[in-house]
Amino acid sequence: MTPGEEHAHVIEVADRLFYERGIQAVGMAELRREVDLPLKKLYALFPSKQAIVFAVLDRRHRIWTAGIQERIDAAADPRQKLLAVYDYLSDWFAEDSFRGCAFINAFGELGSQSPDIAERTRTHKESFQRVLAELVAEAGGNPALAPQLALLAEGAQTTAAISGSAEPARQARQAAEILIDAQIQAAPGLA
Amino acid sequence: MTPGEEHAHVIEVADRLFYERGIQAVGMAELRREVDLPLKKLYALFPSKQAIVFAVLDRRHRIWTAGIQERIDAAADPRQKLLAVYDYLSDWFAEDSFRGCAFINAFGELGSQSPDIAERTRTHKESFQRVLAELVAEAGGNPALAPQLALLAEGAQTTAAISGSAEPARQARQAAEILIDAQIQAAPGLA
DNA sequence: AACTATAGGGAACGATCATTCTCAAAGCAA
DNA sequence: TTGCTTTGAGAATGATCGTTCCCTATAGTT
Repeated sequence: MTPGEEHAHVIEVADRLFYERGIQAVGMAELRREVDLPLKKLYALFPSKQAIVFAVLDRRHRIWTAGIQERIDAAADPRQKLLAVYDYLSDWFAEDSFRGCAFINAFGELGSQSPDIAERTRTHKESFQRVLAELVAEAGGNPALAPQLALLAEGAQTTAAISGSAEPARQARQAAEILIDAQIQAAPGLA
Repeated sequence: MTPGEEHAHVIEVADRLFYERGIQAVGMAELRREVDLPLKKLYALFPSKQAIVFAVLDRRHRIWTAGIQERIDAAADPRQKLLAVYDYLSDWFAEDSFRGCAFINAFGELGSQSPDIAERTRTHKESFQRVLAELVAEAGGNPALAPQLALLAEGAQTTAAISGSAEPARQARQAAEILIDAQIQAAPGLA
């Protein structure tokens, strides 16, 4: 295993543990055990637990952004692209390991203690808002639509996490259809 | 101060501390200092920190439920009652102390460790869903509307907490108006 | 006034945390 | 083989946590 692979492996394992049980609930000793590296090597790869947390969040952001963009790219027209967001959520919520948005969880757990985590959470959510805003603009919709659609997505994430059901994704999608159709002129060629 | 007043005072102070900084970040020694009671008396009033956490959440639930019901009761017709929910959120978000939904925060911090906290969070959110469902039923609306409106409210809470803005309440309200008008027949006497 | 029960105040306990240190084993150059 | 550097594995450190315990001082009763 090259140092680069070890680095990536630590981040993957830490992500799983932090996401399953919370950041504070996972100690460095346990992480060390799960990655099967000496504590010394762990601290050679990362200067602190906080650095691992940041790396985990950054990776989550990249995976989320890429995954949602993939779904958007696969959709045919602007309306379908917007709705594809909720299909992505639906698949995500159905995963056994789903336990809510890692950023919201981290923010609730440590946001008030760590300005860095709060800022990363803000950045992550703003980036999602920007994606929606661009899609709404491409669709020629009311700019107010984008934050509305974001609220549905955020609400679906917390509600799915708390209820343990994937249903909120479908509810959000239905609501999104209504909001879209009310605030976007019919797509060209579909009237 | 009677024992009952002490009891209530501890819960109020603990609520403020837990909400501001997170549950795990507040130690019993600090709580003791803030309530100005000997540790011994604290443990005479509550058997454990966990018991204080539960009491805090239960009080939050009662206050939230009463506050939102008050707004609903003050509204004229079913449509206005549904929208009153978002006005309540707007006022809440504008408070300096606002830091998101205490249940969502507690769930993110300890939900995976403590089934009791997870269950209280579920119960709290289900009760909100029931309130909306009844209002939608009274308004003769599509039953699917209630969970949609709940998603907007939940999304607004997390988005307001993360962004530090009260704007999400207004965005949620506007979206709610569209969803309501699309899924409820016009109120009698207003056509 | 003397004895008893209670309550205050905080030290002590045992556990756990992130981080650092020790030290022996192993790899490697000569 | 000998000496040197790097590594593995986990014990030590110092801090903090929730909870319990001890001791003193006070209040109440006769």
